[in-house]
Amino acid sequence: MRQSELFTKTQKFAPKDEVSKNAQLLIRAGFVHKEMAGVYAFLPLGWRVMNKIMTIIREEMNALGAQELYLTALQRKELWERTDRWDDAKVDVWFKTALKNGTELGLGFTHEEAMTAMVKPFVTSHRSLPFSAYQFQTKFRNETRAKSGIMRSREFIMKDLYSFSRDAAEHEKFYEKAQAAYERIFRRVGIGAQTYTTFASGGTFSKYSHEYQTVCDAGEDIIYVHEGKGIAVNEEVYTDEVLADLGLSRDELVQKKAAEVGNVFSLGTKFSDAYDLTYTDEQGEKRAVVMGSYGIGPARVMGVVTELFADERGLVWPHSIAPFTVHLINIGRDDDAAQLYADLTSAGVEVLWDDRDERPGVKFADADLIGCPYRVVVSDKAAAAGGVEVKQRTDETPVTRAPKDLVAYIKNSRTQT
RNA sequence: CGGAGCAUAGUGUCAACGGCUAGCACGAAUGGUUUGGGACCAUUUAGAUCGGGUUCGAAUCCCGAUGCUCCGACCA
Repeated sequence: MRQSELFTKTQKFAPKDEVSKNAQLLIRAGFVHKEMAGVYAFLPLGWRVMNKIMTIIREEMNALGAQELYLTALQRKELWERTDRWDDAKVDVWFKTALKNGTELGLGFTHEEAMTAMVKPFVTSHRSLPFSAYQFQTKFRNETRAKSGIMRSREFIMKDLYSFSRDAAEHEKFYEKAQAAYERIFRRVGIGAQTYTTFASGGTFSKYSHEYQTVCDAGEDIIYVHEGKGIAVNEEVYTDEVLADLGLSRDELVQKKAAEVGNVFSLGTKFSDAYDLTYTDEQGEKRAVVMGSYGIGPARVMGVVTELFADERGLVWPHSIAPFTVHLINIGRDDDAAQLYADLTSAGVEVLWDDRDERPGVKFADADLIGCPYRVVVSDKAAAAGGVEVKQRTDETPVTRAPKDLVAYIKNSRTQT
């Protein structure tokens, strides 16, 4: 895309009422717009990043055999009364609204109820199972205190996956596959090294749930990390009993601040019981479906990536989720740049071309702020050196390459995540 | 939800004694000169969160509302 056509502009100063690093940089670079506290809109650059993250998640969900669908944000009161989660005293994050005729509705903060109720007519015999379904859906949570920029919002997209199995063993198998998928997702978006599978409190039906916690100062959770095993324990279950159960001892664990980017839960038959979600097994016996739920917040992933990798000059995107792979800058030589832009684009490389009539310093500063993995400079100086300059965002010095070698160079030179 | 702080152009501002035309920078616009790390000159643009009150006079003092931020509580 030509930067002259991008309607957003970068800003030199961050709004003074934003303190969190992710909000400051994302707003300055034009990735997000703050609508109100805890409610952020995603602008073209930010939405591209979100889509990259969601695509990776989608690929891994599909690889699990999960089927994508789209439930509703508006939900009936009765749906929630079945599980006793309508009462504001029980759930304090509700946003509620009403129809013109007075019928109360809730704006979904999660979708276990809706999903369970929806699948009921489709689940009849053991032949209906197992299956899993997921969605990217806007969740509404009336947080008493929004904070940390896009890390804790009141309206946010969540990928939520729900699994339906015949029994505990079958569920366990899927659960483990889902865990592996989660680990792949966090590796692919570039935060694998900082993200730990973390034991957290389970529910009625399982000893533990698992959270995916990314070590990060902007996080809200305290976890105890075992570096060697690559796992962690959430503060909420950091007891001698749990440690003994997991075969860990306090002296090999390090306390860290972390942000929860995902979680996986075994639900047992809690929701199937509430909705009488049953099937007939091979013996003709009615049995309750065993469920699991699995969430990831793409925006929180984006926030964590920002917090983790940004430097004093601006954002730093991993290749896999960068809004564009190449930020092309030309100093003069418009025709050469146009040709290179066309060549790269037709070779399948995503290019943001700064074709504006700006001084070099402005273009460099913007490229650093926006944080695409590669910066390519077309100029007299580079031409005299025999080509164009290429520099990765995290490198200090550029190299010169012939334009025709660029695509291969980009494919083979990834030192960044 | 408890506590604290803040609120001046699109953005920033530890700019402004209760008093003269609300200053400066960035941005934006026009023209010109520029072109390897946020250029320069000229001209221009645009502002007191809202509602009350005190006062001859309020951006400035008081009260209330609203919004935002931070700390805490909360956080399938």
